[in-house]
Amino acid sequence: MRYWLLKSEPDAYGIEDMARDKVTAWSGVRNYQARNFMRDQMQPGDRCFFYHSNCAEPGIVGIVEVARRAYPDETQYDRKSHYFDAKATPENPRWFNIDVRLVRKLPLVSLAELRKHEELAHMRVLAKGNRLSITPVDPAEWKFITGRLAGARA
DNA sequence: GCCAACGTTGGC
DNA sequence: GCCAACGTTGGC
Repeated sequence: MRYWLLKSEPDAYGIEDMARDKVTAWSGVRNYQARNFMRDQMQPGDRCFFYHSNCAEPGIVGIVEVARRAYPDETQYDRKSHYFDAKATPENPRWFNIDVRLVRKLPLVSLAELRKHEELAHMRVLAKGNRLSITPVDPAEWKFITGRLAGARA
């Protein structure tokens, strides 16, 4: 079992949407590295931090788990979708998504907080210029954040 | 709104 | 295969 971090813009789909839906398709990912993580590595039961990006208070706001292994992303075939891809066909899908299920919401662990800790210095999501929306998280980093940071404030 | 960093595209 | 141009991401 592995650990990951999933970014989402709260204006598009935030932790409150996740809390309402309980399970959702993590569709619309249009980056090959992120796709490959989903398609080749992410397994049911893997745990992921739910991270709010591109917003006033970027940071970790919850935990979700992989509920279904990767399958072709339906939005790639939908001409009306923002995520439509003319080069994708059902015979030759280009994009894949997993499903995720809410485990729990967390009190915000902000980006600024994450950056304070030497133990997290090598987190992929903190690397300069990082834009990848799905990144692996080391077990030690996961343990540090869930044990020492999450829930540390009221 | 700014802008650095990145990924993709397409001409050559 | 190179690389400039372009569009996007995302913190600030």
